Amino acid sequence: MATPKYQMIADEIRRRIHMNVYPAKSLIPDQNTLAKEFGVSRMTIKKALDGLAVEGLIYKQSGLGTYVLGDVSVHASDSPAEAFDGLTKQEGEEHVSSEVIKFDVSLPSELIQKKLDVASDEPVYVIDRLRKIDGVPRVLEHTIFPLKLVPGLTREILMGSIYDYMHQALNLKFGGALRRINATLANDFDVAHLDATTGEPVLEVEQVIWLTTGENLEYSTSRNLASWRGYTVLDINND
Amino acid sequence: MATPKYQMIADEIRRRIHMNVYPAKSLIPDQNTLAKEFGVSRMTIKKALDGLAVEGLIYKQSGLGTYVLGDVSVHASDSPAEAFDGLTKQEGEEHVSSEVIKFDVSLPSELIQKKLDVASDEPVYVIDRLRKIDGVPRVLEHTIFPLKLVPGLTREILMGSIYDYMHQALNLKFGGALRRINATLANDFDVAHLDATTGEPVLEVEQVIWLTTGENLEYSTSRNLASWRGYTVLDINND
DNA sequence: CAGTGGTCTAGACCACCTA
DNA sequence: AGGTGGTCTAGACCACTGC
Repeated sequence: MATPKYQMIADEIRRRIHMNVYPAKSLIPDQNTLAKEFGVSRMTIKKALDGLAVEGLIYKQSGLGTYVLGDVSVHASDSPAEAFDGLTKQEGEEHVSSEVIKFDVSLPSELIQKKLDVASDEPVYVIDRLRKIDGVPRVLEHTIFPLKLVPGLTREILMGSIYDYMHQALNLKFGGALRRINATLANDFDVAHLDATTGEPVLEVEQVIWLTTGENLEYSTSRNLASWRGYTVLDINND
Repeated sequence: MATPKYQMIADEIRRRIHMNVYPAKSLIPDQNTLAKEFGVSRMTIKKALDGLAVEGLIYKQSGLGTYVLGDVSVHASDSPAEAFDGLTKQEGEEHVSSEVIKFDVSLPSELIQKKLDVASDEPVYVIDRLRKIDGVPRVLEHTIFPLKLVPGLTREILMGSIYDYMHQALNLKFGGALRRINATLANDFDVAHLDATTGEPVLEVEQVIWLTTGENLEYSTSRNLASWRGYTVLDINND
């Protein structure tokens, strides 16, 4: 069984919604009918529909049926940023380049000890990178990793995608992230590297990323010129 | 059956994690053992664990077992904002008051027609409110609803919680929201009402909220003094 | 190899909605 | 009352992991 049945069924129903076989704001066939059509038990149909409901594509109501809500793109032309692919994946590898401003190993400050939950004698990488899109400076990233979680980091890797290195070479899996978004003003560092103007608004994203093991992998702050970049969040209500 | 078994089991396991009966970074008993303990089938245990995995509390790996990741609070002291409860729920009713700056009915601009997917002859409410926490101006909200979705709106309701009115009096259910967060500078309107200083950073949240029926209910922008408020996002990786 | 979680079934009962 | 989705079972087979 390459891909699970419920996944294939979900894909097919998603396709039908996009193709308007199941038009928006209409009811799709009930679970028993779908179970017969796909030659599968009702539980499997339900699991497929559950996934589509989490995506916000349909809404199920007991006693009534299953509505098509339509695509998220119905609600906005803008699609949300991918959560765990860095800039490189979002913009395409060929567009992104990185300038390494700082690449140090040090002992963690108290703030970092708290954010990453590491001991005071546990060395960490401290990295400042300027990320450019098509050669234009766009994002200033200040990143801290525990050294033991990211062994063998080099300047060469930093010039490309750190996330590719973590996923492919180190086989690390991201468990989740907690992000805080703030509005700030451009500081001297932004002016020097981002081509910002003093007093210009800057969107700052502060985040902690942890692994599926529960260990904290990264604490970082990234600064984006507001005129270029916002932060988009899609929120589906599940009650 | 008041609450489903899987829900009660999930609550119990969550309690055990908080109580350190299942300590962080350890394995919890396997699904068959739990099924026997709770006198329930394994599918039910799995559904309970699935829920906890979505919350980011545990991580399951086929062939290995189920790890405790610990609480999200392990990763940050700050908890994310509640998605669909307005300010009133977040801060507590007794702390929030609202000043209605504008309360109009008009025909939608082209932007609004597009954002709310309403016809040009479909009247909408246009509302500006200044929200105060403990009497201090904190948030400027500019909100637009289609009139037909929110009948009977009055100034009195606007002074309290619109969301309570929608949920309780109108029985509307939120399907989801798409939000975009931007960094901007305080404008004259902010200076006049928010006690902002010109040139101060302002966090702007622009959002579309839709109902479980797929209809768009609200388009709004809210402006927060950055010094007071950020926006927090929790992101659990599900692959 | 034994043990884990992932998937799937066929059928059952329930709560909810519309009529 | 009849139909909907929600829950639950007892058992089966699979893929993956570690020993």
